Amino acid sequence: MACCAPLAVRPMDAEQAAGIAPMFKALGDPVRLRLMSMIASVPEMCVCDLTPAFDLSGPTISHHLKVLREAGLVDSERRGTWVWYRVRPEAFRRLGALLDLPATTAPADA
Amino acid sequence: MACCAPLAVRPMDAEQAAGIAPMFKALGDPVRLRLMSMIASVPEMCVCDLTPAFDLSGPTISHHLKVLREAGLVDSERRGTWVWYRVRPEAFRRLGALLDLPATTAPADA
DNA sequence: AGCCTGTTTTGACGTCTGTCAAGCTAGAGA
DNA sequence: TCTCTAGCTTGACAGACGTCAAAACAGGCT
Repeated sequence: MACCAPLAVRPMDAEQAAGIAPMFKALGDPVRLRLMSMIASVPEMCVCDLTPAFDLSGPTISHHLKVLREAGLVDSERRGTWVWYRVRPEAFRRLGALLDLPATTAPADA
Repeated sequence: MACCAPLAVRPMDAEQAAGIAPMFKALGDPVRLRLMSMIASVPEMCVCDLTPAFDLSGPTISHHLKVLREAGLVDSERRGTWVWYRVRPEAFRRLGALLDLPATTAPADA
C-alpha cells in the first residue's frame, strides 16, 4: 500500500483520526508552535525563559503550555521555584510516522 | 545543532511559525485529517468518493477540503463532472522536515 | 434549451479558542 | 510566619470554527 502512493500514508479511520488530530491541533497555533520548537531545541526549558520571548501575558503562555501538555506533546516538572518543560519524543515519533516520508534525505527547504 | 537535542528541532521565529502553523491547524481537525489520509493513500481521489465516508453534509466536506487547499496541503482539479483532489508532496516535506527525525528508520509504533 | 447530478458558495447558528485582568497556589528565604 | 517571586486558574469577552440548509455554479445528457 505504500509502494505506489506519492506518500506512504494509509487511510485512517475516525477513531485514529480523533486520537491524533489533537496533536496537530495543538501545533496549529503559531505561539504554541514556537513554544514547542523552543522546548524541543534543548533538553529542557524553564517557563521563565519561554515567557519573555513573546509579547503575551504570563497566563496566556501558561494556557498554551497546558494545551501542549494535554495533547501529550510535552511534560512539565516543578523543581524548586521554577517549572521546566520537556518534549515527549514518542509524541513526535507518532506524528513523524504519519508524515512517513524520506524526510532525512529531503532538504529542509522553504 | 541537531547533535544534542532530543529532537532535531531548531527554535523558530514568529514569522516562520506563522507560516507553518496553518498547515498543522488544517490537520488538527479529525475530519480533515481523515480526508488528508484518504487523499494521500492514492494518487488522487474524487470528492464523490470522499463525501460518503463521513456522516456529514456535502457542503461541510467541501468546506474542509477548501481549508486543506488553502493551507497548501492539497490541489484540486475539475475533470468533467467530478473534482479530483491530490496531495502536494512538498507541503508534507515541509512538515516532515520540522519533525525532522529518523522517520524512515523509526518503527511506526503506536 | 432544459434538466439532472456533482460541487461550491452563502448565510446563519451555537460552540470553541486566544487573550487579558484578577485572584490563587507553591516554594524560597528572612 | 511573613513576604516575595514564579506560575497556574478563573472569569469574561471578542473573534474564529464546524455545521447545515438553501441557493448558486459547472458539466453532461436528452
